[in-house]
Amino acid sequence: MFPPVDKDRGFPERELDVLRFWKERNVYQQTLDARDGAPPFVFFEGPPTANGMPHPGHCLTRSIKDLYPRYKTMRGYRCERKAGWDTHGLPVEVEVCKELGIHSKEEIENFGIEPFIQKCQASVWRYMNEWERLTERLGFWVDLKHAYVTYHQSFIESVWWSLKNLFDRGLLYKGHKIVWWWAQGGTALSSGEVGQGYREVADPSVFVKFPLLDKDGEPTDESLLVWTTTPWTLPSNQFVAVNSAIKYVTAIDEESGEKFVVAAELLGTLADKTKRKLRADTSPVDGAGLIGERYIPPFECYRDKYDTMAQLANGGSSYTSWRIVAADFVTTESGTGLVHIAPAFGEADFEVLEDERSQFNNDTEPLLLNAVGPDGKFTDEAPEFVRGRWVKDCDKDITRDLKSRGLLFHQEQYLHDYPFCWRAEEDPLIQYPRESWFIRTTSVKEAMIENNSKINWLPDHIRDGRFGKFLESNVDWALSRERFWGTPLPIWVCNKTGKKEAIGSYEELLDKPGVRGTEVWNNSKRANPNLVDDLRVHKPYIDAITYECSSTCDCKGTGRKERVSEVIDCWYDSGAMPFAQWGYRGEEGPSQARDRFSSQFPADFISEAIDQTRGWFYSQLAISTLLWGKQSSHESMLAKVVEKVTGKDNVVPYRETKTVPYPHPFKNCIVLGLMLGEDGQKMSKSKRNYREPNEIFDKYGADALRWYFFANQPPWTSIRYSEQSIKDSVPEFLLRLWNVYSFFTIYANIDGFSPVGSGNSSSAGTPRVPGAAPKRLLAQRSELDRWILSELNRTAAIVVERMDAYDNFAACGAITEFVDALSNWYVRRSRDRFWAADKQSAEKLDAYWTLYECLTTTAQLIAPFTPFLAESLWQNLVAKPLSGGKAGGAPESVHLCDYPTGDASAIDEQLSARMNLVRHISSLGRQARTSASLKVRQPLARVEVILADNTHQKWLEEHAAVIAEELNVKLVEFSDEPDKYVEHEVLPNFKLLGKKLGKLMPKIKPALASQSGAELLANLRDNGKVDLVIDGEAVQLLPEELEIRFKAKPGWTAANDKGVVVVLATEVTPELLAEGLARDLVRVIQDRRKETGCEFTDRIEVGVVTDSPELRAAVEMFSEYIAAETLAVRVTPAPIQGVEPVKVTIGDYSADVYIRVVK
RNA sequence: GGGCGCGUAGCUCAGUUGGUUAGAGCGCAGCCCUGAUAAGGCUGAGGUCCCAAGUUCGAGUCUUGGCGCGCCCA
Repeated sequence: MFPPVDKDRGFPERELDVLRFWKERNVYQQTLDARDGAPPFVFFEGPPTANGMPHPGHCLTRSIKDLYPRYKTMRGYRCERKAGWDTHGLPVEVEVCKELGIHSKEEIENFGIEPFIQKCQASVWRYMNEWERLTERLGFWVDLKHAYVTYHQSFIESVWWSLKNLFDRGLLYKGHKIVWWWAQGGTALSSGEVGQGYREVADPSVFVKFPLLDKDGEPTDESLLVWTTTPWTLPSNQFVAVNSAIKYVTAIDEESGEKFVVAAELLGTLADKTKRKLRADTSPVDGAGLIGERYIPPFECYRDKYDTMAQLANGGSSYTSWRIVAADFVTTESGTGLVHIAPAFGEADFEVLEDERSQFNNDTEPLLLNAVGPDGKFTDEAPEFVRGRWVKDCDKDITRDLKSRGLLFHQEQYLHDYPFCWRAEEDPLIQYPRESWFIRTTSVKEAMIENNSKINWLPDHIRDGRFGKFLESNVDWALSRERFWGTPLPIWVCNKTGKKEAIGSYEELLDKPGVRGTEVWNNSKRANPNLVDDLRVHKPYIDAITYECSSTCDCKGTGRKERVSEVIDCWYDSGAMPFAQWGYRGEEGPSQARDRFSSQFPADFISEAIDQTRGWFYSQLAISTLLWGKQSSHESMLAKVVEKVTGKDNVVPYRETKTVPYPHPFKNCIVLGLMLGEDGQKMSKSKRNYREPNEIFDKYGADALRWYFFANQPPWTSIRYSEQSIKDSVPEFLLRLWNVYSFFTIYANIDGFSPVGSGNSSSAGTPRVPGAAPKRLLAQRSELDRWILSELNRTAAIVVERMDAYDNFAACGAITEFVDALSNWYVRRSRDRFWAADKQSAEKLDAYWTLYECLTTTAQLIAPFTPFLAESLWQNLVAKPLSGGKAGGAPESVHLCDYPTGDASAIDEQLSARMNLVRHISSLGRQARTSASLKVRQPLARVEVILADNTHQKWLEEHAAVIAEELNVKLVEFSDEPDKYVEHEVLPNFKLLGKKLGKLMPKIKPALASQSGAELLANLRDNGKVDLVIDGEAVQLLPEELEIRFKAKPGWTAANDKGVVVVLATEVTPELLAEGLARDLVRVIQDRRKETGCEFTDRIEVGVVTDSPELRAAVEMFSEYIAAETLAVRVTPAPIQGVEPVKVTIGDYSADVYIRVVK
């Protein structure tokens, strides 16, 4: 017996049963154990942050992350799934600050770093319960018990190991970064914060004269005309930039006689704007010709100190500052075509300086000129009249000073967007250089690009599109953060000489000579034994630890090493997870970590949404390429230097890691589209434009949500959250399949069908359920059975092919199509067999076996997609009836099965095509009935079927009974007189003829249409070609170059499509009418049976009382038929005593119907 | 302002190397079927394939330029 179908329970309730079952039987672990020793399929979990509530977007990523590992496990791989949590970073600090009611860094310091980071650590787990519950409820199988956590000591030490590796190879360095700086608050703002604060403001806009110098350094009578909207940056001017490709002229002011260099194109605009008479005094020259010219900066403050020559790397020498340099970003859209460069106050400006520096020898390169302090006030290096004042307040005085010295050419107001601090609206931000630690990613740029090119991105435009473009514009990774809650940067600096050293583990640190400061942690721990041990490698405890320098330090061992204050970008944490999740610290490190890492690297599969392009996707690729990619250009350079100095060949700098063939650290990556709210906007809590995941689970279930994600669109399209669509996936797919299962169970139990039996040995088409034994082999079964099993295996083959290509959307499409065929054709066409009286007839058993095989295999097919439904089916169809896992040898869970891959020998493409044709003809017949308003219950005499292609005609003729039954007609004829019903249309095959005929193409179709289809056909039949003359040119058309279509002639009740016409005989004779009435009556009686609560097997007696002679005649004529259909022992034309009749309308007639159960 | 992606039916989306009748599901309207039944089936209406120009015998598809939306970055 199969367990009866529980009609009262919904999908969500059954899912909870399944969850309990998985937990009790430890099924996830079993699936792993079952693949012990199997080839690995490596999955990396991109760590979410658990300090916010999970929303439907997270359900999407977690669903797709579950799908492929489940699939690959069933395909025979061992797929470990280690969960992970991202726990560091500013968002955590901000949450804690909110809680404490504080904002600035200073306030945090006043509160105390120690209690602050303790609060951060606790805050990280605030929503952990919700996350774990969601993960479980969604059916995401992942090892939460052994999750990696980025603040754990082993993780941090692993990160340290990697940073030490980079540092020792010269790939981690300290430099400057231009940031948006909130001077009053003393902190840098993230790009997100800056973006929030843009406002339109009017700033002064000044055109300033920079007098040119001649070759001897003497002033000339020409000036560079330079434009800026930030006069306060002028004292820190260092260069003037031109675009080498733009034309410049020397212009002369006809009134004053002054000469200016400006972009030729802007001369007119400038003259209009300033109402001066300017004319070109020279013919235009390329900007390239100006490069290297020197000028007098607008302020003298640095001039006496830095107006010096220095050695160039290539041998010559050059002035360090106040020269014209080339920059591509210079345009003629505004200004003068000459741009004032103050590298301290603009990212582009700073890059100019970096470029310049690279041309000088290291020790003589230009310094950064910066007359402004971090407080936003001018320093003592600035001109006296602005010293100590807030820079923005000085714009006017600076302009006035320039004017008084005759250097101001023009002045105006300029309206533009400028960022202000989002926490202090009146404070404008300034761009400002901060010291920062960088990873020299630019030195592995080519390697990253090569590595990227080997990754299988889905969709593939990510590779050369968003991600590829991003790599092309790579800049060094600004790693450090002047914050508190993060992985401390493991660099210790000599307090005497500034000599730096990287530390690769806590142990290494404690092993240093003369270590001090460990008591800070120890005391805290003693005072509070509950303190989480991992915190000892965090601020402030780690900062307290110092040690003695060794004799190899520049201080000769007289100084002490102290840690730098910064923590690192938490993106580095996430990008380090491929090795840090195991605590890997190199080949010399812990051996267990080494083994885990080597077997789980690189990943076969990862997936996140597209917003991770510059996040996790990049951080992983960059770190992996740095550690295991080809040698960086910087290292090669160092190697050459060392070689030069030492004279040794093949010198390679320190490098602890081996190279690993690309791609790594991941091979396949599904980039999910962003999930939008119900209104198409970004999902946000405040807008309430989505439902809580739990509501969805309770209402529709996790399978409904998962199927909606997998089957509704390719995963990379951005997906508009739609509760309706989730709801729809229930009847569209889940319920339809469930109904088939329910049908099977009801009748299998009535007939006592059991999959356990003394049946045949396994063979093609027999079930993949160990312990089940079918009666007959595939070849012995009916065509319908062979057809659906062919479809089943074909579907499995398609699904496997698509899933191996990470195309779940197409895979789901194939499954949906199969379930439709199973439900709407196989089951419907097999009903008679299921209802046959002889319980043991071979045909009946075949039907059960076939449907059983379809259902159990479908359960396996859908297992990775909708794991709950699959499990319910499996439990009820296999595990329970076969007492799974014990007697029968059938796996106790569907997830322990091997995935069906489709048995090629069971696939019959021809049968599939033929059955499709039958379905198509039936559909057309129904269409014809509809257009003639002849309902299917009314039998008709015959249909005529006309086929354009008679390949399958003979087969169809043998199967005419099926069509006759579907269409309720007495006779199906395949007409040999098509001309009677259809007219032909001969069309050109554009694809073939287009190449052959070219320009004549448009005339072919009308030429063919001008002749009768029948003639053309005859022509084609007799001569094997059609001859046409187009524009006097003879054209021969071969049969394959023509397409023959036909349609029903008017006057027939017919439907046509795709080379098939079905013509209906519409005449209704009295006999046919009577039969129709009988069928109507059957339906009425069946309804009545159901209403009165008859069991499927109850026998009844029926009375039909009517005034209509037609109806009486019909009852009389078809009483046997009616009795058989309705399980009636007799059908009489008289009332039945003691039974309330029901008044019914049958056709055009009314009647009283009595039914009574016969005991 | 730049990069990337998207724009097809009321909604959500498919649409092969360019080929002349642009599809599906939902929704809507009508009908049918009914012992799987709080299911199922059929039919219909509904399209300027965002706009414009170009390439081509032929463009939803390719090119260019707009417009709109989204994401990422300035």
